[in-house]
Amino acid sequence: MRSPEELTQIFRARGLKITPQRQSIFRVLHRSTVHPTAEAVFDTVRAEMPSISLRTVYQTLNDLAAMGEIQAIDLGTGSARFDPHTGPHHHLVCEGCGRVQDVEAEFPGVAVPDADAFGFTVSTTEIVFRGRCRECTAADGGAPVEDPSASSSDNPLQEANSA
Amino acid sequence: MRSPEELTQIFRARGLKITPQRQSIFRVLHRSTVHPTAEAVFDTVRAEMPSISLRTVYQTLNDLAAMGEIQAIDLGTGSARFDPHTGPHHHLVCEGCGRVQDVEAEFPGVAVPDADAFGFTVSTTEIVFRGRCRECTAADGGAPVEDPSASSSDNPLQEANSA
DNA sequence: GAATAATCAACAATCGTTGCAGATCAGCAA
DNA sequence: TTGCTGATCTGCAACGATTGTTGATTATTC
Repeated sequence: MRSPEELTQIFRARGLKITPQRQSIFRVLHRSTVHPTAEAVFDTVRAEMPSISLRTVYQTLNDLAAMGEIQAIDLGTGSARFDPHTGPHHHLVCEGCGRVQDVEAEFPGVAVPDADAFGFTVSTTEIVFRGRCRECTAADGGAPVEDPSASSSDNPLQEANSA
Repeated sequence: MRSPEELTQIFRARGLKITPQRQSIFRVLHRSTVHPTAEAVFDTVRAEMPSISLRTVYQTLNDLAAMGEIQAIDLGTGSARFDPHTGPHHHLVCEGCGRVQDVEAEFPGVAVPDADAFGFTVSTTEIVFRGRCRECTAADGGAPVEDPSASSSDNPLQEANSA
């Protein structure tokens, strides 16, 4: 993830205007250690700019994704998530709380056995590991985690665990 | 995918009634070589039973998914798809037309490097290969494929290619 | 044949996301 | 500094996929 300053330069270079809304979104993304949803970004930005609209957040996130600065990912958790990490990597998804974590490893052996026979041209390979994070596993002992939006953290942009 | 007869037995064993609607859906799923959306199943069933409602199709698909006879998958193509193949396998997704194909291979080397360190318990590993199918690659030469719902086949349950 | 599950129809509602129209503002030139 | 102008922002309406509801009707099963 580039710094807010770098993103500002990139926007400027493209003739896009630098608005406080955009700068705030840049900062929030830069600080984020998870893969926030648009809603999560919205909530955080709103803390310092109550007038911002969800529409603007979507707009800016889509702009950033279009220019390859972030990556929009759909992991079947209901809403799209925006990944500040644009390099090749994979994901770990908690089925309890919906949290998404990057997996940096590369898996060179993974390829479609008969891609040519299918006439299929593979451009990307995504691996999604699903399971339960530490907190949700712990919670399983007591009350099951039912609401995926219910995180033990108040901050939608930080991990619930402080690791 | 079990045969319509087997599914009928299973439903009966659970005390569920065997209706013409359900049987028709069983047959359609059994015949399907792709991963149909609810809408696609609906369209096909409607050909032989014009009075069926989309609601009933969703209901039955969800019932089947709940009892593990089919698998609901979300591959980011806009709507859920229902996979009659419930064993471990992976997917090939065409970014042009949205078609989904099974990949039977197993990849034993694929595991999260530090799952334990994360405190993460991995239950499933899904690999999604994205790219373009033969038809969409061919179409790329001429007019780009813009509408994911526009398949070259009239039958939403069969592959566009006759392989 | 009775009991009751399943279906249908017609909506309304949900959720994430996008389209639109009008108000506002960033950036530039004078 | 001021004024201009198109880019941007906002608020709301609308979308598509899916689910809930309700009441009437149908049909499976015993």
